[in-house]
Amino acid sequence: MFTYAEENYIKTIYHLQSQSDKDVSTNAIADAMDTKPSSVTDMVQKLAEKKVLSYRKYKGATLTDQGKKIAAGVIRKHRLWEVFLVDKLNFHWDEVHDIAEQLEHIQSDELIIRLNTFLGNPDFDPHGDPIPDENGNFKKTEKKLLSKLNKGQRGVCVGVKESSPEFLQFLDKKNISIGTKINVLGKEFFDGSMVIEVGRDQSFISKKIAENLYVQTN
Amino acid sequence: MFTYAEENYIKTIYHLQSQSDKDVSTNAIADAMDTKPSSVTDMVQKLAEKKVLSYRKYKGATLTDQGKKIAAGVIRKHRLWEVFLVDKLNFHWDEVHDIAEQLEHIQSDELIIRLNTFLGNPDFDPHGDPIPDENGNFKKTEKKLLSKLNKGQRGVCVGVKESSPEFLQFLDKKNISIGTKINVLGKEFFDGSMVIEVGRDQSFISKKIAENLYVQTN
DNA sequence: AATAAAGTTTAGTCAAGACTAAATATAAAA
DNA sequence: TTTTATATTTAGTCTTGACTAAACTTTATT
Repeated sequence: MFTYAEENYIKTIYHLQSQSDKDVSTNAIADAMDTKPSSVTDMVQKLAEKKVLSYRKYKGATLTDQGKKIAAGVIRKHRLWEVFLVDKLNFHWDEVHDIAEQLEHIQSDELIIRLNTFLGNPDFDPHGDPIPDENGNFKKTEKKLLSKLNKGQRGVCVGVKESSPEFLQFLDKKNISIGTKINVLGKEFFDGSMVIEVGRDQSFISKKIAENLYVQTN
Repeated sequence: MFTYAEENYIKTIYHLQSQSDKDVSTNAIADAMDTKPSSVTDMVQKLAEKKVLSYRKYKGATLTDQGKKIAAGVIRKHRLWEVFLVDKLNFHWDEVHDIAEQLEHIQSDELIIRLNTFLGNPDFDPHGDPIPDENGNFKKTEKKLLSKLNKGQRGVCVGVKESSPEFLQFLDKKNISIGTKINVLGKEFFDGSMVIEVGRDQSFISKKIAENLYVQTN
């Protein structure tokens, strides 16, 4: 078993490494966890001994397969609890993170099995992030154009088709960037324009915009 | 705020002091928490500084009003989570204690408010123990031990004094659970054993069993 | 290539919460 | 009431996970 602190490190490293693919640096971890680099070094060395990650001095860390599995388990718990909080307790999706951060460390396999069933085997959390399965596998999803989505569908912005400064500046103004979650509130059949939810804001976007934005559903 | 460990001490002391009314001894706490007396002394002194309890060397500890309120809060959380586990996740009443032991430390007032509503404002946990309200007040109930009943008296099972899995499983075997109607068909003066009617069945139960089962008569 | 800057690690501390062993206080027994 | 047993506390140690300050590596700059 792993401690609360260890689980948090593993989870953070997982997220960081899935963002860039390179070895995760000490400073990046320290930043993400709001702690000091020296503390990170200590913990990373300990986790390396436990075979959770591989680590070379000054070079950074990468999770082993075992480490990834542990991370996926914690993320699974986190996201299932978020679904519970939103679907069952009627929390708003921006209120659940801190509570799920605590709940994700509750130790009981049976609890998670039953919670999952109770929630109806959800595939995504309230933010649209995928919930890994019991074996730690994330459902692979391919990106598609935002314009392909219909009313009610959600997606995460994963790229742009056109990358002109004008377009990117437009996206900035709308607070859309890589990783931004988009919820299609409405779609006009006639001209392909959409009303989307980005964070707390709603935006009207034209078909042309929607045809230049890649999103990942599922 | 109080740490996980502090909350556990406070809760344990609360339970011990509600059992005997006298100052709670260091050894009693150590026993109940499966720890060493010296560790208890340390913690009790720390909690005394925090005004959670009053403590005199070699004399024992008693919770202050503030301490009792904290204890009630933890107990409230514990019991609400037990209701959740049994009512919503279909756990059996002898499986929920360890999980609730973890969940009771989750920090979020709003969570508990919503959980309570979600569960329909329950007054009792799956073992029949009362759930204190938001202000830490326990609802008083006139339950008595089954062993106090005499031949011919009837009662409804409302709780258990001991809630070990072994005892709960024994009760299951006898088809006794919260809400079960019990009719005392006979009582042996000599050893306190009883013959009771449960549904259509008759059971013979020893004094020890009868002394760990709460019933409500009326 | 030499030096400065940034990033990382090491060494030494600290607090929480546990422990052991020894000292001390209270309770029970002679 | 003295002695013995039991309960409790103190002193000192350990582990976890954090920290600071100093040393050391790597990367960037001139």
